[in-house]
Amino acid sequence: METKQANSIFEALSSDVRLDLFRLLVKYAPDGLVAGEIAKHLNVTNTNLSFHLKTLLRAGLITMEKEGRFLRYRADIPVMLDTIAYLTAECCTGHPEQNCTHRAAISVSPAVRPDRGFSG
Amino acid sequence: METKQANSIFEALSSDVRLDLFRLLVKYAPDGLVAGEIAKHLNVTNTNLSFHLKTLLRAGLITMEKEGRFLRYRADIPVMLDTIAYLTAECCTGHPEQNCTHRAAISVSPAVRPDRGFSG
DNA sequence: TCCATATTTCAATATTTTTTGAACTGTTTC
DNA sequence: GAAACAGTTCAAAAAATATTGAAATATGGA
Repeated sequence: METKQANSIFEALSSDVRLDLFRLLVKYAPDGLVAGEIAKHLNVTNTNLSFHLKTLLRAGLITMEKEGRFLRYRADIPVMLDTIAYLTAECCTGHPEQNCTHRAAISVSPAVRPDRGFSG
Repeated sequence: METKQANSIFEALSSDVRLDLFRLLVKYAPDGLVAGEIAKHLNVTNTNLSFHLKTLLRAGLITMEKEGRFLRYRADIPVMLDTIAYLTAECCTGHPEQNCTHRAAISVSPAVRPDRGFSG
């Protein structure tokens, strides 16, 4: 994952509304929710929800699909996993002579995302 | 991990300077770096570095230790792991009848943090 | 004690992000 | 095709965050 993308993802998760929103979509993965359902869960106006959805969408953390007159949103779990990998990838590599006791703590399983390269 | 803390952590990671800064400290874990060393790695003024260090410190993502006239900063790896667990904990639980193909992808190993409770 | 070093705090400014209400687009139903 | 519905876009105001330079604190060494 590129620095720029990781940055925009953490920026996207930096608002309380959007963190709640993203976690809601993670919870309702893999089917996701339509905008109206999301609005019922979170206490925000439609306009504001739309703004935050767009922010998450631009960051690439969620996807959108048209469904009649509804719009369905889903968390992009592989992107989330890549972001976690980005954060943890270089753990303790600053001192190559020491070995890192954290390295094994996070494993991003290749089985889930066979089509992507892993940095961990 | 509480919602409020997770929120402040993602807010802390939402600036490009702070994301670079935190990843630098993850890289130089577990020894960390003193402020002056950090300044050499990142291209920011002392004042600004201080501001961003304080933000990460308040969020609990890094720790600070006095060392003579230096201040040593370290990434708090367990807090980072808790945050990752917070983000991923409820994955796919919205549909209990379906089983979650992502659940196994992230494992936060208890061996690394025997003194804390795990939400994952 | 005086000076240099390491780093922080303060106050002002600049920039970015969030929120709001009103108006708009597209879809379904009658 | 008109009405109702789902959701978005727009523009303005409000709020939060980042950056800067100058001044302050605190340590270590001559």
